[in-house]
Amino acid sequence: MEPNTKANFEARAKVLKAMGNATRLFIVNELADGEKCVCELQEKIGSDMSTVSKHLSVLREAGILASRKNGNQVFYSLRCPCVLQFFKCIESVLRTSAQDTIELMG
Amino acid sequence: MEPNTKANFEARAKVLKAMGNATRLFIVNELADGEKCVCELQEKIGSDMSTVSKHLSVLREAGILASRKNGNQVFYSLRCPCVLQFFKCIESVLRTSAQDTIELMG
DNA sequence: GGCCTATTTGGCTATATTACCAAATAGGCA
DNA sequence: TGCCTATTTGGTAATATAGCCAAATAGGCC
Repeated sequence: MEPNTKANFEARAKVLKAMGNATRLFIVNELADGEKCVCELQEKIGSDMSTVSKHLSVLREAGILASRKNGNQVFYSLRCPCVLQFFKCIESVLRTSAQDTIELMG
Repeated sequence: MEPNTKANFEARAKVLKAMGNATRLFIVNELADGEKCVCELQEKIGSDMSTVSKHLSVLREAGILASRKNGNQVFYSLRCPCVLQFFKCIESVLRTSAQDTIELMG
């Protein structure tokens, strides 16, 4: 693979990699209907606040989230809501896998 | 996060995680116009054949690729071409990031 | 300033990932 | 059978990730 091509795919992969984690994908899904602050997300996720904060950093670094400070709270939101469309395709990948498994058994 | 919810997001994250690697994303892109055998992909990627084979396993395990044996060759193909639509959204994430960087400088 | 709350950062450990090499497996053919 | 090619599997080392705790930072308010 050419260095240039490799760099291009690495940049693109970074976005998918950021979403390729259960907690981070949950966060993306939570932000579907608007921004939320770290403490709201932390409460739903149930991990340490520092863990949630680090996940949010990964998503922001990947360009998926934007952050906005208000008082001593930080609100995160989706920067490109098109990422929500990924869910539909992922469902069909999972569904197809499940279907194949059933056919193997039958 | 409830155990059930967590398991659901883990299953979905697995698909994205599989694509969240430059080499594997390259493979997905290469298969956009039809199946290819391992050696064809290996030649374009340039890594060890065993490395390519393992990447293909990851993609197949995630449900993204199907494999078909023909003689002593194995052909891989996209099982749900909808994953190709991810690229467009990723472009817009990257474009938005780049735009923000420019605005910060200006 | 001092205190409280929200968030981030640093340090650490356990686990996972990626790459290569070497060896094993499987198919085709003499 | 033996050999060649294509692919997978096992082993190993370097690096990356995810979680927690403790400490640092930053804003609001007395």
